[in-house]
Amino acid sequence: MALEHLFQGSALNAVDAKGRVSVPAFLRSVVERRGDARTIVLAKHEHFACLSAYDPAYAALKHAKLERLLDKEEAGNPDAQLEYQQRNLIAFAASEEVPYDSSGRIVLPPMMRRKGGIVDLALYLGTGETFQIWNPQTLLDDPRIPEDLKDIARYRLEEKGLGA
Amino acid sequence: MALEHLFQGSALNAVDAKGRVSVPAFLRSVVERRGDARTIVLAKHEHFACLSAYDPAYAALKHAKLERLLDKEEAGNPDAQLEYQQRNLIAFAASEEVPYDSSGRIVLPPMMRRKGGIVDLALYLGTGETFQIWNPQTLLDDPRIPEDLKDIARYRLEEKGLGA
DNA sequence: CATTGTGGCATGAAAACCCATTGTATCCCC
DNA sequence: GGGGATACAATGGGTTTTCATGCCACAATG
Repeated sequence: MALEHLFQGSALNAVDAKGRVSVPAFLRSVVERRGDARTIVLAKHEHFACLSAYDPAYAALKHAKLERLLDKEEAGNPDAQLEYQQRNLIAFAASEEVPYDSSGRIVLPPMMRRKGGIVDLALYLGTGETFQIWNPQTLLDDPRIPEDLKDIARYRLEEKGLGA
Repeated sequence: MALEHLFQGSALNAVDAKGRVSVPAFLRSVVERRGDARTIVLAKHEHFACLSAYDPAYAALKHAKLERLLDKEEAGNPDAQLEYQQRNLIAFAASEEVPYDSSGRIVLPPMMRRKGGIVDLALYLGTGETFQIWNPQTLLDDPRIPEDLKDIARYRLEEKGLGA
């Protein structure tokens, strides 16, 4: 695995009336260093009520990873094949690749916008190999999220004069 | 693990009105020998009221470590996946990568400045794989800090004519 | 012809960059 | 060993560039 460039840091950006958002420059730079695409892949996060995002190069890696998992489990588990198909469907059918324009903006596809519960604010969180996009309020309401992280969300809101 | 070059030593530098601080040259040289980046990663320290800092290469190591932990625990523990997500968020979302300029200065991101309680003085302490950045007064006030270490802080303060 | 989605431009704020100055430690030569 | 010169480190200020975002114009669609 071992990707050289990792996504890290956080930012809060506005979603405009048309559903457009700027992807923070420090995340874009990682995307572009990992491959030469100016595109990101969006998917519903497996565990959280947010979106998972990454670059096309990582999508390929993820596919390889799933295949390896299949090989490993196939022997012992008769349902392995089915599980693999399901995971693969989730990973690829339920994801969308969106380009960002010259000023770094993407259009959030309506389906993704709904799946991620994203309304007018997009909280970006780097997680190493990928990054996440949250409705900040959803993050604050999730009991599984560590308090330290919620502090970051609160700080980013304050910073924009949206202290609640 | 075993990084060849270790962070060691201490220094006290001033934070200017723009929030800029020089990273001591002896720490920068370790960063540059570990990788070819001229950036450091800042995060709130897990246990102390200070900042933890390291180079991007160390961040990558940290990530690999978390992944291996996941692979090992995945079988037995159903919460392993969630814990992995949480740790990853803390490790990457709650950190910021900042470049230093040709004269070796970084700008402390406002959020980090607040989390580390850093006002106008930054006390650097090498701790081997990483180093720490303290508000010197905060260190002197922390009862968990050994007296020998506080002596170093006091010495650095005196040195700058800030004996208190 | 109205409406909706896209792409390009303009603006204000913030961050990165460059240059200059000071202080301090080091080296060399006398 | 002393004194001066030199190199490097730390800091201060000013200027340019980049970023996020609002706005408008055009194209595609129904």
